[in-house]
Order: sequence, then structure tokens, then C-alpha cells
Amino acid sequence: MANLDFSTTPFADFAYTKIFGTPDTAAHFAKVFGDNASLQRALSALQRGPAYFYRDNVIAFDEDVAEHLFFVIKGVVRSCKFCKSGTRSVVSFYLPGDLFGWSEPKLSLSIEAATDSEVLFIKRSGLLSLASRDVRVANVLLTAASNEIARAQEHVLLMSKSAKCRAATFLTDLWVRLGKAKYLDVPMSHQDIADYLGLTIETLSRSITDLERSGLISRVTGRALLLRNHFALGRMMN
Amino acid sequence: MANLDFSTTPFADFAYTKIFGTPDTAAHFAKVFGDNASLQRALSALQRGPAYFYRDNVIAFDEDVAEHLFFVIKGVVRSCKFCKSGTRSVVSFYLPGDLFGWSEPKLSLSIEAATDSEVLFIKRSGLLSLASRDVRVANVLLTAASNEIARAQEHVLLMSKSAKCRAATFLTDLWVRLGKAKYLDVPMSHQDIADYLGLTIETLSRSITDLERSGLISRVTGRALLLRNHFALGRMMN
DNA sequence: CGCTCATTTGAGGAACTTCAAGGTCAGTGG
DNA sequence: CCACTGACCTTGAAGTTCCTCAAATGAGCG
Repeated sequence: MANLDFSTTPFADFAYTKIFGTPDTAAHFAKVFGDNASLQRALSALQRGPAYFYRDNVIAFDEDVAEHLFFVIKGVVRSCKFCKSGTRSVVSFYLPGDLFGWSEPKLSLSIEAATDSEVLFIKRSGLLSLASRDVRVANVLLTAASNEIARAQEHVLLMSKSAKCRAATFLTDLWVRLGKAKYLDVPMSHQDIADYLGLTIETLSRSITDLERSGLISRVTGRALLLRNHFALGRMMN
Repeated sequence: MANLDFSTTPFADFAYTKIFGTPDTAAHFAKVFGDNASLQRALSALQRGPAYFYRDNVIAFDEDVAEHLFFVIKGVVRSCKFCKSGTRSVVSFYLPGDLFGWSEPKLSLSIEAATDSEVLFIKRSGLLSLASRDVRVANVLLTAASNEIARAQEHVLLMSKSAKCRAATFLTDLWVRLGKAKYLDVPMSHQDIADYLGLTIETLSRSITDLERSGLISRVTGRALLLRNHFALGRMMN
């Protein structure tokens, strides 16, 4: 895990907020809540933002009162926890279209921008009361929560596998979540990934190098990867 | 992880079902759903069981269609996953009063009795439509799902700590969940715990022995433990 | 008691971490 | 244009933790 120097961690909040949403906002929103106009209006009354965060900015602090759910419009958001020992664990990455932040009454994790990103805040109480009047909203919430459970449980399973398997699984999952593009452009830092996988950056790097040497993936440029052998990757993931 | 011999694993289903609930059923039900009579009636129309399972019986198979949620009345239930390699991971333990089984449309884990136990099956579709009519039910469901998320995320965090810390955390959490009794009577097998913590039984045993030698806990009889030094345990948990 | 099954203990090896150094790349200023 | 810088990633060697295998001990039960 990363041994982070808190003095350099940007806990100051450099986020700036715009009044009006971007086209992406509506698109991702519609994907999750459906494109019903009256529902959209009801929802937009509950939202704050979108707010923009630079990489490593803190979006919400661990232990803060959890008044809002978070909806990612752009970029990658991570939830993570710091130990007294100074180590960090990344619990989850959230991508555009993800709705999260279920812990109550306080956040149990710090929410941070893993890349420059754009996040919508949705008032929890308002969303819940809307859900009690509109079954569709209730279903969206339960589906989002179920997805979060499934992902966390998959993560637990991942953590008792070998380093190489963890890396292979992470890359494949990310490739799927990002839409199975030809090249996988890994958006977050290796440190973030290592902290997510419960490995050191060194072990992560060695695992990726291993995968490359075995011909399962290859590095194209900087952060772009090509997943060459999906069958072998699948076998590796177990 | 356990390398289980499938030929001896009791995949046959020895569960037997009684028509009428036990007093415990109502008590645990009321704790979760409140003791509203009309609500109780509506719920009881959706439930099947209670069903009784002996230790290691399978309650529901991985990949089965997830038609029901599960509600534990008595005993301990585990959710787990088997790999092709024959290893097993335990993802969660559920205690009396726990409502779980959110994955859709199929189960992604096998649900098994970790001790002799008593489980209620609640029709998912019925519960969801009840939730859309009754806000209280909707809140119960969201709360249960939130708890599940929190627990899974805690589990993820746990998996990147040392063996001794994992053992200490597990025992303390269990003690809390079981009501902070004077003695902690560990209900599940060491193999189950090891598979939950991502350790071997040997490492688990050594960790517990370590904790005992350091005076943090002591063994009373067979499965009963005394958590001696809660402060030191807390420090160990980090 | 003598069986079985669960847990403990020990010794050796594998996987991962740690520490330390080297390499790559983008941005910056001469 | 090129050297300089800092952030990030990679590689190597040594150390630690945990796993594996094997055997001993303990607990429950007919």
C-alpha cells in the first residue's frame, strides 16, 4: 500500500462548480434513470453541481455526514481509506454513469478524484422521498446498490488470488467497464491500482510485465494497453 | 483457501421444512421490519419456510435464478465461491436477523449453512412490489443493502492487512455482531474463518495462538474465547 | 478405549514486500 | 534544440510473511 505523505496530499478543495450541466450529464443520467422528462425535472431539483475536480482532489471526506449520493459524469473517482500507519487502500473506482455513496449516516471512506473528473451531488433525503413516490427511482436505487454489492464481493474474491491474477482481472474488468474499446487506456495511476489490488506498485509492475512477456497483453504507449489473448486472460482470472 | 474434496461436500439438500414459524422468526422479523401487524401479514404471504439446514448443507446454488431473498432466523449462513482449482473463498457470514441475497438475476455465490441453521425465503418480486407500496419496506431493503455494502467494503479493507490483524478484527467484529457477550463462542469452523480471511487454517491458528500469547485473548474451552484486552485488540485492528 | 475429525506445531519454500537504483516521459527554461 | 526537473514506472537483490507439506496433539463420540 502507498505510504502517502499527507503534507503533499491536496486536501484543500480546488473544485470549481458550474451552474449548468454539460451534455454528458443528461446522457449519463438518462442511461441510469431513463429519459423521462418529468422524472428528469424532479431529479434536477435535487442535484448540486456538476462540480469539477482535479486529479487527487478530495470530493468528500471520510467521516463527513453523508448528505449526498454521488453520480459520476466524467473521469474516474476512487473511494479509499487511510490507516494510522500511513498506508492507503482503494476500495472502489467509479466511472461515468455510476451512482454511489450509500453509507449512513457518515461516510466511511474518503471520496477522491482519481483523474480530473466531474461529479453530481444528489441530495439523499430528497432522492429517497422521490423513490417512495416513484417506483422507477426506487428500482434504480436498488439496482445501483445491488451493483455496488456485487462489485465489492468480486473485489473480496479477487483479494485472495495471486498478484498476476489480480492484475489480469483488473485490466480485463476495466476494459469491459470502459466499453471494450480496441485499446485499453488505463486512466488511473499504478499507485491507485496497486492500492486497489492490495499490492505494491513494484509487484503490480512485475505482474504486468509478466503478462506482457507471456503475450497476454502488450504495452502500446504510455498508458495504453492491448489485451491480446482474451482467452488466456480469462483462464488467468479463474 | 480450502482445497475441498467435492465428493464429500454435501451438495445433496437435506433441508427439511416446517409449516409454522418459531417464536424466533417473529422476533427477528420484528427487529428488522418493525412490529406492525398488517405489515407482518403482508410479509408472511411472501415467505416460504422457515427451512432448516444442517451444517454444510447448500441453501442455494451459485448460478441459480435468484427468486428469493434470504432471512436468517437461527445459526450462521455463509456465502462462498469455488474456483476450478478447488479452492474456496467465503465472502460473507450472515447471522440471525440478516436479510441478504441481492444479486440479480442469478446468484453469484453459493449460499450454505455454516452451522445448523434456520432460514426464511422471501419472494423477491413480491417484496419489491410491497416496497413500492410501503415506504417502510423500501427503507428496510435499502438499509439492508447499505449494510451489505458497508460490510463487503470493510472486508476488502481487511484483506490487505496482516494475518494477525485479520484474525483480531474478525474475532472482535464477530463478538460485536453476536451481542458483546462475556465469552465469544465462535460458531463457525476454522476452515470457514480462514477462507473468509484469505488465509490457511495453519496461518489462522498461528495468528490466534499469537494473540493468546500476547495476552489479547484467551481460550476458555473448545470454541469459546475471552477477549481480554479490547484496547490492544483495537490497536491491532488499526 | 480407539476411532475420526479438527486444530496445532514445525521446517522448508514460494510469493510478495522492502529498499535502492535506474529508466522514461512531459513540461520548463536556457 | 537540448539539458534539467519531477513524477511515474521498472528492475534488481535481500528480507518477511504466508503457504505447503508432514507430523503430532487434542476433542468428541460410539
